Amino acid sequence: MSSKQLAFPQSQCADCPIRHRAVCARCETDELEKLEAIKYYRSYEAGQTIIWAGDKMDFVASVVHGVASLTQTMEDGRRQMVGLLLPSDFLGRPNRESVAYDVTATTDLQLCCFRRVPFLDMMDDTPHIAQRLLEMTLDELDAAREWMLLLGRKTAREKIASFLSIIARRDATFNNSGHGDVAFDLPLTREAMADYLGLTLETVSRQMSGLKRDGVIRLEGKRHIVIPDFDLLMDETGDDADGGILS
Amino acid sequence: MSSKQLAFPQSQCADCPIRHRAVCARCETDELEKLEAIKYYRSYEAGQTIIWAGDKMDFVASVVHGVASLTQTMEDGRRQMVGLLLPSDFLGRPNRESVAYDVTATTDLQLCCFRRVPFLDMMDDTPHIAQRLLEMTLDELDAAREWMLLLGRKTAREKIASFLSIIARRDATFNNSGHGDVAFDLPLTREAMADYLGLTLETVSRQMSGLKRDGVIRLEGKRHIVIPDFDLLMDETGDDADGGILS
DNA sequence: CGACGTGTTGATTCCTGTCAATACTCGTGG
DNA sequence: CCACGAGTATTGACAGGAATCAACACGTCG
Repeated sequence: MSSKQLAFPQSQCADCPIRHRAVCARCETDELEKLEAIKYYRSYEAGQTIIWAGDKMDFVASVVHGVASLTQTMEDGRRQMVGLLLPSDFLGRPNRESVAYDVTATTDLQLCCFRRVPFLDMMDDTPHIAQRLLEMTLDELDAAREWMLLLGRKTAREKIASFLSIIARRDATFNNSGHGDVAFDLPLTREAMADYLGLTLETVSRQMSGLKRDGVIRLEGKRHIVIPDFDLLMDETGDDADGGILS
Repeated sequence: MSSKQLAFPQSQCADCPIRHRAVCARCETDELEKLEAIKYYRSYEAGQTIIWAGDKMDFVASVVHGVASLTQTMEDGRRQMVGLLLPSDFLGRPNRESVAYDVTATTDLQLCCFRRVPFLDMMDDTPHIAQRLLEMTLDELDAAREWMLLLGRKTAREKIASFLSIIARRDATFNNSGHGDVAFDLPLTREAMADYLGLTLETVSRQMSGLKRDGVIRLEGKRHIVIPDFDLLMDETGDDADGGILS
């Protein structure tokens, strides 16, 4: 583990890439100034653990760059990812001292942090923050429920296709080309994908090969995915049509 | 489907069985009066569908008596329960017009309802409601994440044991005997349990028989469960010890 | 009584997990 | 420069757990 320097820019809120999607999205300029005054940045390398389950967590944060994951581990080592935090997602529970899951930096990661107690105080004063946090939490709950359907009822192939479509969609909201091939880099190893999907990494690998063989995806290198026809991928997810933002 | 009369009592908020656990838990007496003014009760028989996925939902509600479930259905009929609402749980998204899941009365059910828009207005005026709703939503998110571990990584036997311990625990918070055998009625059919656990009803039945054969549970009739030794059941859940409120 | 809903149990299939071998990439160090 | 090892990924052989298909038991209600 080389200790390279992580060089993420540290922007002012007004220039922040997640300004309009994160927990601060609804804040007016005066509210934003108050947040600006108490925020601070932290960076982590891919693979680093941010906090262990049960540890005290004295801050909350927004993901600015990169991907973080929440995982639960059973005694015998079985692991299940229970949260995948992409840029603008919120990390932490304002009124809980400790966390219930391991939090890991899946890629190089930059967080915009707030000490927990000052943030809690701000929530009382600035309803826009609490409102936005409620909205985001409800969205996460909806996402968790989609995820439960995936884990409980979908086949391995459907799980992979669903996962790819989720990543493609979330990616598209930031990097919106609009038409033509959809292409993106996987932010997860095969093992992390397995943890996300409730599979083994061998099954993930096999199903990826299967989708490639059938022309649903193209693999350029191990991580770069090209989707020649998004509808074709959607057909493999098991979801009913037109559930998509894309397409 | 007989149209028997459901005779749930309609209490004043002060006497309400869920007064201190529901979304109104933090309300002061004056805030409670405002809620009291706009609340109304609805009752449903076991099996009735309350709303279909995609339908417009013009109210939000607290479960007062009984059990409701949220389920997602795939085109080919595969179903996954994604929410199990017990007394005091909250139903609906204040700032969403429609619901994403089928909502069904699993047992005879009484809801304490509020029309959505007036409730939304009240949330702005009474921070205690919004605060409590955020807290409850975060708790639900935690529960959903436990559930994801169950769906993704547990064996059929562990799923059943986990489910029984969850029901026993939630039941105990209302009907707290404190010691001796833990006993309760299952609020779900075998099929609904299967939908909850991501199994088939046959597997549910087999595993129930297995736990009975091994003395972990006793079955009195089809629905009444007696747990002679709660620790024995916990050993079967796959969770690490001391995660429990009971024990 | 017969129909229906609910639940149990058996026989068989098959999808995914397990165990194992191999390939590829990237640093490190001789 | 190449050998070596660690980390990541692919593929094969095989086993096992849960799904599927099917028969049957029990209680309730018309």
